[in-house]
Amino acid sequence: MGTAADLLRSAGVKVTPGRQRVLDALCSASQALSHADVEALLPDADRVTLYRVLDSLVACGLALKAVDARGVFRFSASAVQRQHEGHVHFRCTDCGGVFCLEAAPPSPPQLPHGFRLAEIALDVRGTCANCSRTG
Amino acid sequence: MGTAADLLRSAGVKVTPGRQRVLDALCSASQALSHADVEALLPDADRVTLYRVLDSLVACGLALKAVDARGVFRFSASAVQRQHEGHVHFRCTDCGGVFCLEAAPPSPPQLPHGFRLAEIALDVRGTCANCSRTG
DNA sequence: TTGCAAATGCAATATTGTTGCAAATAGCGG
DNA sequence: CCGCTATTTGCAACAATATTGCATTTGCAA
Repeated sequence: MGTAADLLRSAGVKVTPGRQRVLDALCSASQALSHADVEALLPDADRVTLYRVLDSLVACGLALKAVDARGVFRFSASAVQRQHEGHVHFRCTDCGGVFCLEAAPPSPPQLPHGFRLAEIALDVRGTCANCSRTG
Repeated sequence: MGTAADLLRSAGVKVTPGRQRVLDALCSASQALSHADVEALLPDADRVTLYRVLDSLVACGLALKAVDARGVFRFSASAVQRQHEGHVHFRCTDCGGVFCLEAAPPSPPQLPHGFRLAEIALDVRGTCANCSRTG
């Protein structure tokens, strides 16, 4: 099943309480979390340990690391992020959240000779409803 | 004409030596410059003044502020940036090169209520002609 | 030329992220 | 179950990037 411990085991890293709690937080979050967000959710954890736990989750492929509009790193669970693969999505430049849009996937454009297409993504950026209101 | 002083005047801000030099640097740069980059180009300028000059150029619309992958702010002259506006880009996953495609820019999809659109980009990934041959 | 709002320079401070090192611990072999 | 070892954790110090406060200077318009 998909408990945090199982995910960690199958990713080949040691199962520690810190990693389980952080991964749980990322998985149940509705948007990418900054280090400060995680720290607020897990007040007992050490600052530096959190940075290292987050980086270790990225290193083993369980989390993704991105940068938000303020230049702050944000982390999201890869499993959650993968739900949006192939969708047309809206990326909030403020909070880093990703939202699926009800839109037809883009059709591949004409490529110059010799170019090989691997992936095509329509990337729509802006501020989501929540950030527009509070920003 | 398009001197830095003229651009500043028509943007409605005071023409100061610092702003002229920074705007010149941004206009002649081939990529977006970080604060540290600008500081290296203008070693006599005060660190804090540079931050404020850069922000003032953004505020009056002459420069754009973005964040790079390391979470560092980068600034570019708006005029330069506009050259690539609306292009469709092909990103080679092998060599990292970016190529402009001759394709119609995508049309914006319907957004949920409250969402604000800032930018829309069709991101096409694959291998370029050169890397396809040698790969 | 003069006055004033805006810009500058400097010092201090905030925020975010990293490094070094000793103590604790997960996972493994016995 | 027991101990060994590499990994992880906690703490302190540090580093990089960005912001704030305030006194002084300067652009520019009347």
